[in-house]
Amino acid sequence: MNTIDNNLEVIQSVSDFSLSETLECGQCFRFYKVNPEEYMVLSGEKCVRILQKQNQLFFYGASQEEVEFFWNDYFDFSRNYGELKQNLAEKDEIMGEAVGFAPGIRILRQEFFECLISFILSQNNHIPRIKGIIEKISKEYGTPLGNEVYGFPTSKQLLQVSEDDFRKLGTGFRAKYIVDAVKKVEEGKISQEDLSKLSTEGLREQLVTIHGVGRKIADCVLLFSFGRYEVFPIDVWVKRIMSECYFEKKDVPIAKIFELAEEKYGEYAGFAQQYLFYYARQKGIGKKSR
DNA sequence: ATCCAGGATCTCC
DNA sequence: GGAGATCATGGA
Repeated sequence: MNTIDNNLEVIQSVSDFSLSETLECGQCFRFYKVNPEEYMVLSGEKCVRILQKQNQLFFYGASQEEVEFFWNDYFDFSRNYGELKQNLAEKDEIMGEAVGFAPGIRILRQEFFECLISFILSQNNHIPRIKGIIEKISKEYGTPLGNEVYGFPTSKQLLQVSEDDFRKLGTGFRAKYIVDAVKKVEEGKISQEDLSKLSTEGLREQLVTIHGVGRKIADCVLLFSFGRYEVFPIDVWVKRIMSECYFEKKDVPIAKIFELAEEKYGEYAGFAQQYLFYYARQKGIGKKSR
């Protein structure tokens, strides 16, 4: 139940949630840390400041309606993560450790176009750099939201932006990929509404028609934007931890890992992936020491 | 300074 | 069809 005061503060109680873990676990890129328990969060052209005190969330700068109908959905608050995590943790020891390591992670429901472009930028790139490039693109082409904060540009706002313009913002070789993605979205070849009616396989098939979008990026969009929670994106970190912990060696064929993930985690594979990814990355599992 | 990054594509066989 | 090189950039 929500309450609202004169300062447009919406208060809400939550469980199985950590604002910092959910934001910092690598699934999204548009947030600013005010302090360890307070963040400015952006999604598309929406922005809100959130303070977490234990199981209490304080939203600032968003109406009660926006919190109820947008941010609740964004943070996936209606799902019972207690049950989900217990189910996963019982599968095996590694999964139990990964869930226990960051039990406050929830899978965000991200805005489609922003998610697509963000993960195109993510290829062969570092997370801090990805964030920086996205911020530059937003400042340059996005809608001002006040307080020096900018919305992520719509496909329309990026339609006239050239490959060279994107390169100037540090996108490197990914510039042409973004141009193609923008073009396909604006032409209606890639439409969120049409795609959402497709099966996961059919949807993936459409996403990879974008130049520069392969299986991994498509899977991230499927999981983080379309809510296809059975999808298991495999990046270098997930490959490392799966190879090391489940196969006890380095170079396991990706197909084998997909097979195991589906068999073991099934409809929860996407959640499993995020706990594993964050755990592996923070612990440096599989990374060769220097 | 050198390495590497939430990969995908191109090129060769 | 599978392995290997290549791609831009800058944070670590």
